[in-house]
Amino acid sequence: MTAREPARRVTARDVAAAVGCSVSSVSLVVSGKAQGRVRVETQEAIEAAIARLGYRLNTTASALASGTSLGIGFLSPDPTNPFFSMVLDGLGDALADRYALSVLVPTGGSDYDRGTVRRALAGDFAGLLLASPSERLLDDFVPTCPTLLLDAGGPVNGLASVDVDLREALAELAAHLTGLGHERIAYLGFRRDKASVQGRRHQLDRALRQRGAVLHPTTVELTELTESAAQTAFTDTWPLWRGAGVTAVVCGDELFAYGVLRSCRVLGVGVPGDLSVVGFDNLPYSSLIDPPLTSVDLSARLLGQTAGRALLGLIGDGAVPGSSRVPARLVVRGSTGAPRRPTGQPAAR
Amino acid sequence: MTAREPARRVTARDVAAAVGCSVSSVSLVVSGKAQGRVRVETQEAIEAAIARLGYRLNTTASALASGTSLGIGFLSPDPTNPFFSMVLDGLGDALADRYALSVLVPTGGSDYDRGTVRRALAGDFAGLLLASPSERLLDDFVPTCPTLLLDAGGPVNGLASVDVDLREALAELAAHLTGLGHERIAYLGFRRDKASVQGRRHQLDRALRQRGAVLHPTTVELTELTESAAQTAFTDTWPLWRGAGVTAVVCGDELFAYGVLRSCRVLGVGVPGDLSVVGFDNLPYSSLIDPPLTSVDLSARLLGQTAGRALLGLIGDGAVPGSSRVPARLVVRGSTGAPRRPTGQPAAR
DNA sequence: ATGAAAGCGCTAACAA
DNA sequence: TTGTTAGCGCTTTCAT
Repeated sequence: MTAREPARRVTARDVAAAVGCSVSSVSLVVSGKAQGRVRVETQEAIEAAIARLGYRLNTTASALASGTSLGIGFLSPDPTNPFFSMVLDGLGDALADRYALSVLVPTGGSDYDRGTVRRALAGDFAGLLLASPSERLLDDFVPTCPTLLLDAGGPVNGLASVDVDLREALAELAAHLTGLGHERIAYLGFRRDKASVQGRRHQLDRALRQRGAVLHPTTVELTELTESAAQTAFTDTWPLWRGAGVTAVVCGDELFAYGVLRSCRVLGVGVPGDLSVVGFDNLPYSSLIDPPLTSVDLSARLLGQTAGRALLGLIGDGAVPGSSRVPARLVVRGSTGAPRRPTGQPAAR
Repeated sequence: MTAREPARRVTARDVAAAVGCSVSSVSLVVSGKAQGRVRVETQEAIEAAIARLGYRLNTTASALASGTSLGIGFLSPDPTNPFFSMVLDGLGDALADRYALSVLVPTGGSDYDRGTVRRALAGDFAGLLLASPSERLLDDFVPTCPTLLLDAGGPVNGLASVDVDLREALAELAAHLTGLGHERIAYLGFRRDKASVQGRRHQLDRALRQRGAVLHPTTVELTELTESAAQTAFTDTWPLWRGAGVTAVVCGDELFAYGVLRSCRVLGVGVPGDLSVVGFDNLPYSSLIDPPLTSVDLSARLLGQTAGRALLGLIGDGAVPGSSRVPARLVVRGSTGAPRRPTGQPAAR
């Protein structure tokens, strides 16, 4: 009567013993490097034994011996935010079959900080992706593995980055709004020491100026990325903006736009008759709310895919892919239209 | 002139050499087991050297030597779906400080299959979480590490599970609808060989029967989890349902409810006057759409937290926590109300 | 074509 | 309290 051991996992040595070959041969077969180095018959015998014994490569040991890791770390301010979910999805598309995607969830708080990054650095990843990092975080960041920035507003500290190219979309937006007869436009954004976030307002401002419109100097900057914060802020600020002849408001985040729309409903402000509203992200829900939201689509999934490929390059040959840009595009929906009381020329329609 | 080597990573041996102690002591200090086994002065010297040299534990080697893994695998049909994002977030809450959360992205396709699971099993995880698995998948699933099911409709194959308890919420829903005067209610759901999904309709049916209402026999079952599929299906089926006196429709997924609402808008069906609409999930956007959606909140985040703790237990002491249930709760909003033409007693209000 | 052997960096007995 | 030692399972020379 043999004592049943607690199901020891099958190792390459077991396979080798069963076949009557060495572990080296097993290793070669498993890693697909057997071509011309292991006799075909031996290969077949090994493969048969693997199937029969139920052998699975111990990835930990493999990683240690070969000095290569198998994980990619993904850091984002909020895994719950659809934008980052979609980036993650695209990322998985590009590299999930070769690497394990580790999502680092920020420990308490609305954004990830040095502590979270430290945890990530302890993870021995093959590569690291920092999504929408704050500038302050990057200041003293020292990479310990190929690291790529996403939506950081451009390369920082010599780290490659993948970003959204807003130029065309914002030019389109400016043309769209001014074409409808809007001349005074307000901005309600996110207060963050992030170049990517600040860039939105600046680039919009420039695009508008080129078309003779102007961004109202009173820009609301929220510190909390929620719909209700935006609703409150808009309710407070709207009298000022209305008094200044503002007929359109652009929101630096889609959630803010939702809040503004709700506030409009409560205040009885007609959208788009009294006010046109524009968001940033084009979440899947923006076509469902009422009125459907005009939005700048940040191409989150494509962004993730692009980042995945770039990271693959970084890890593979260490070739720094510089920084790539994925174009955003404007999606026009019912929340924008001609202002009811155009200040300049009368609106068509 | 010394040749600059390519920045070899600092190892425990380097630290030991710098301090003049053995690697064992370093290991003990790093793993926090030095209490009473290493002299305090030595500990301090080691810590100083670690900081000075920038030593970081090689988690791969550590895992190999100690035989413990550091990763938790998370499998979900669609990482983009807010429900699973929120589950993941809760999961991270419970165990991100001790484990690395690996998200396995399904390779092409709307749900994860054996191939994805195989990849997961190759990952040498300390634990595995399968969210909303299909039954067919579980049929021949052989766990290789502590595995927990989430939203599987109960334990399967001896695997522990964490589930949503719908009973109370559905009883409330039945009371809510019948109380408003609804007697004929339709169901539009997701076709999946998943107990958790099928259970929704069955339990609702039972709850309604207890209150004298009835689920219309024509149940629409979609195979695609999108808003537009629901819109099309509802547009096709509404004449039939209306003819049968249906005054409320319950949707097995929130996205479906969005599609139904849109269809109603197009068809000119008044919500909730002509038709009350109910969803499942209570996504954050459901309070923003028009009219705001009444929904059964599945407590996704709490579900994730509960699962995280259960998995911790499974990994830790191997104690199978059986299966736990997290109660859902009904959130009533504007999309439900008294039917305009009550078939039975006249509705109040 | 094949296998013996030397690590990868760490942990955990065990000896001192 | 400390150091020595033997692995963990695999990869990778390097002989044969």
